[in-house]
Amino acid sequence: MEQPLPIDQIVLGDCVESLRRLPSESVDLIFADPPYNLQLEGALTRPDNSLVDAVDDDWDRFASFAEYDDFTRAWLAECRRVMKKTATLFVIGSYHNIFRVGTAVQDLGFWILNDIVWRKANPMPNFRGRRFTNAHETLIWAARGMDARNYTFHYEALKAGNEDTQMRSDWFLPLCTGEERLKDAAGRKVHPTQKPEALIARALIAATNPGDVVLDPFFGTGTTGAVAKKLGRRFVGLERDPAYADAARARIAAVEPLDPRAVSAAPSRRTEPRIPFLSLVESGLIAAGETLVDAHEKHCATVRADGTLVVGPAVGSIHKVGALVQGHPSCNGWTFWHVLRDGSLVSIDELRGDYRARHSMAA
Amino acid sequence: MEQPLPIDQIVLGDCVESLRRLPSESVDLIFADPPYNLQLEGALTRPDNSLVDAVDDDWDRFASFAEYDDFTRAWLAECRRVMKKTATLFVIGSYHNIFRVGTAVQDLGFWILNDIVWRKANPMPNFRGRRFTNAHETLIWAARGMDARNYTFHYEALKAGNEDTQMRSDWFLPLCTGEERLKDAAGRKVHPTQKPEALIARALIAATNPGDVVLDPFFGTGTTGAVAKKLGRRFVGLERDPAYADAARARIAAVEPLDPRAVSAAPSRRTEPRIPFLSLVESGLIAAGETLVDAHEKHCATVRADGTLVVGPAVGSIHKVGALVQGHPSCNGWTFWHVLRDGSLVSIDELRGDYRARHSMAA
DNA sequence: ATACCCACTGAATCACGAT
DNA sequence: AATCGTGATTCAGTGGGTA
Repeated sequence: MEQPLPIDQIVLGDCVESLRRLPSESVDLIFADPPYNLQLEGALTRPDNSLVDAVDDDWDRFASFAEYDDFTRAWLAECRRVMKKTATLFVIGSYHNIFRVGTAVQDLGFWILNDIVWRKANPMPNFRGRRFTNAHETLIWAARGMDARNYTFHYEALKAGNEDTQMRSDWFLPLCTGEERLKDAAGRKVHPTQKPEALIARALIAATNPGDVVLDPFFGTGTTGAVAKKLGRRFVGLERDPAYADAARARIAAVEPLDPRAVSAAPSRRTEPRIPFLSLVESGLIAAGETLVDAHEKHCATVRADGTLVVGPAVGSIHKVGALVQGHPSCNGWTFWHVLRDGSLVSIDELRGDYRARHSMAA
Repeated sequence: MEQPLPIDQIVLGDCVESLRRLPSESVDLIFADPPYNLQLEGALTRPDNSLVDAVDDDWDRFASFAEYDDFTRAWLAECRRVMKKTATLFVIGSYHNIFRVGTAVQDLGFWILNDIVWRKANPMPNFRGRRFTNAHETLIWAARGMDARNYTFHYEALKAGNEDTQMRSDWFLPLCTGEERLKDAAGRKVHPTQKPEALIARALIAATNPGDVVLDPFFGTGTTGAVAKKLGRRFVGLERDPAYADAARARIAAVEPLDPRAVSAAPSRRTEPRIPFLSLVESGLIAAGETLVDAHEKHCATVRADGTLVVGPAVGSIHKVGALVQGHPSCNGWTFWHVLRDGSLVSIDELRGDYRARHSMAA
């Protein structure tokens, strides 16, 4: 029944059935752009203008929503099974369906990390002037469960690309138009809801590493596959419509991957190898017996030969002693403590950098 | 059982019970700010070790999603009964609860007109660097039913106050801080989740006429009442906590109604939008993998897909890497770095100008 | 008066690997 | 599975005090 992952391929057929054939805990990210349920829209716009019994009306509506909810729960449950413990899920939708999707996400045990707003630079105006311009769509970003805490998230890379401030939950991006929009020979758009590559690229950059497998259960014309290939990720696409799948295949074949140096995971403090403070003492970058001070020279401590610090009667790690002298529950000793070098204060974190550079340790 | 509307009064007691005593089809707008069911576990500290003052009030604790859903359906059903046929409903929430609220809104037969995003000018950062900054909340705006087409909406006024362009579904507003935030004698905030008046004002300007009755079933410290009075509308407030109700009463008493001629759409606040370098890469103005150089072509760096630069082993923002290659403590990457265009060097600041011009973004 | 510095704050589902 | 030690992590804004 279960088959190996069809890497960089498009699987034709019903999305839920195809998902059932994928192995458990095998993909690193899911990007899903599910249908808005046209059947539901049909049911709700049924010509019944006379003000009939409201209860009947409600029941009819609820029955239609129930069908959409069943479908949503089916594909989301299979997605969750297929996700690695470190994987996350993106789902995009609008107010027509996103509330039902979000409820299902929570009910199935996913743990929502953020909802993200795609603010459209060039939305379709509201022609009749009866509503606000519908200028955004919503993405839900969720981990597999409440206890799935070590998901991939390139916080530092996103921050560095965003004026050195945290990436927010509202993303301003243009619609998919112009060159990027797939057109058929007659100039008609191939898919009605093609998403911009930039949107999916930001999701992939945030939550995957190069080589990771990205599953898109509603592949359409393959935007997720095209972005994955460009960014050095792999993909698995599920699609029901052979015409969309053909268009996607041709599109992805034409994609040129970026240079690996442009897409590799940037080093972060979290991913760099740990250096024991003792190593700095052993290497002579810091001398046993030397005095450490904080940046304001309010507190000081003495370095012992075993890599611990001493203040009065207290002995402990750079972190423990840093916390102690400040009266805090915790402290990052690397950034708190400094030494005097050439008349000015240098943080021991900088010396740790020197040590790393000197030994150029493989991570 | 049913009583006349308690106009411009605060009704003490359980929200659902109080709603049951209000007459059917009697109010013109409902603004609801229900508990979010945050599900917070441990304490959270900032990087400086200070404690985040979290919402840990009893009123926000629910045993399960099912219990929260029951509560949500109960108050929403009564709200729908109380609404005039021309009335609309605003509900505000975050990703913790808004999907469940939206599902209930749809199941009860409301007709969603828009979801609206309140983009916070000054949100609380993500202190652990494990998620995107949670920088927005969501409002659902709904009519009583799909057939309720003649609801109040001041399209023209909003457009006139918005640089003569349609008001979008994303609203950029600061948090409620400073003078506006209610404090007790000891200087502590009276209510943990007081909303900015500007947010509710925009909703009331959009969807009510002067003299209309605005019902707020979770009145708290009465922001809705204060805004209604200021804008020449009337209010009905339901509140469980007598201390909140007292604060609200005093607050509203101090409000001076605006001159009737001034009760129109408020102009929106505008600021120069900050452009992330990533946006230039995403938009294609600069290509991932492209080389940046300084004006004297002494230094160069490669652009990565995530909007960072790479030089040798170093990866960072345009500013950080610019500083690094020059050996300076800081650098304005926008003016330092250039790209080759048509045989001559163009600063990326110029490209940023092109981007701004192209998108003329609403802040 | 003005400028600068520091402390404080906001609806928050906020670490992770070794043992 | 649970515990423990290391050590990673913040933005826009208000307001008070000091130079």
